Amino acid sequence: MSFKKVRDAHKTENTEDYLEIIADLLNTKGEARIVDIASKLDIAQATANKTIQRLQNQGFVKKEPYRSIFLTLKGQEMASVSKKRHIIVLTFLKNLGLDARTAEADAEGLEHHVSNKTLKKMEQFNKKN
Amino acid sequence: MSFKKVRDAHKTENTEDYLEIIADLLNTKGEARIVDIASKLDIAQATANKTIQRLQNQGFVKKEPYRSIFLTLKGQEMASVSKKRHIIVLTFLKNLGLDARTAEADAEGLEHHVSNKTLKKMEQFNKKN
DNA sequence: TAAAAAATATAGCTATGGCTACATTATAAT
DNA sequence: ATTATAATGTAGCCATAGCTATATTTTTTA
Repeated sequence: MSFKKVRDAHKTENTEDYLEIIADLLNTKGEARIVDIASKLDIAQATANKTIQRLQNQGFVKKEPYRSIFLTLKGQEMASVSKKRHIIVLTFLKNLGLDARTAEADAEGLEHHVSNKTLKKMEQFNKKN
Repeated sequence: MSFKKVRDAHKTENTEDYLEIIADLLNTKGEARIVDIASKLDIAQATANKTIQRLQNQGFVKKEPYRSIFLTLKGQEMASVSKKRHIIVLTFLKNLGLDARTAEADAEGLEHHVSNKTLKKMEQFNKKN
């Protein structure tokens, strides 16, 4: 059975969401702050803060106290992979016939659980449509 | 954003896995025991035991100490919905062109994050293929 | 039927990710 | 420049899901 893989995916899932959001904020706003992350994830700032500390300990992110957040190389790589996956899944769902809202919402949950093989099939499907 | 929905899905995800497995064991073996659940999920028996206690407190399951596990009505309903979803997603992945192993593995992770709208699109796709 | 093995239960530990309440620092406004 | 506000940080709580080690009960086997 493959439950173990699903559990492993869960461990990185939250990390991936944070890194994607941070990369996004850096691109659009020029800086990534705890407030914005908390707001995007719809969680308390204290929770975001705690997780950012974990991400820093794990080497995905760096920051000075009371300052904004940056991605390390490791963090950038993970964010980039996540983003690519996200776009493929999102496009796939739209091509399946789903409205943009639903496609976005479902992509958020699905992207962390799609194997590379399935991702390739989705890409093929996207090209045909 | 829809991260909140994804988090909600996570809360029920483990429950759904347990209920599906228990329903399966009841169908095939006639009874569901901690050992078998732990083995299917590839976790320690103590962990399975603890979760079964939670499921009992939440009214999904009932059991006597040192005896096997049964589903309550509530548990049966949830298991049945989960199973249907699982089959739709699994069939969909196979129809997408994936081998049985990958389809099974990915279905395990994806099934908990597919909205009803997406599920319907998958069903439509399945009918056409 | 008594002893060995298997299954279940409990205790106590870890990490994660939520929360609120409160403290501290930075920034904005008067 | 002081004060008010906003952002960040810390403390301490809860629930979940893992684990190992150990106890207890049931089942099997000799």
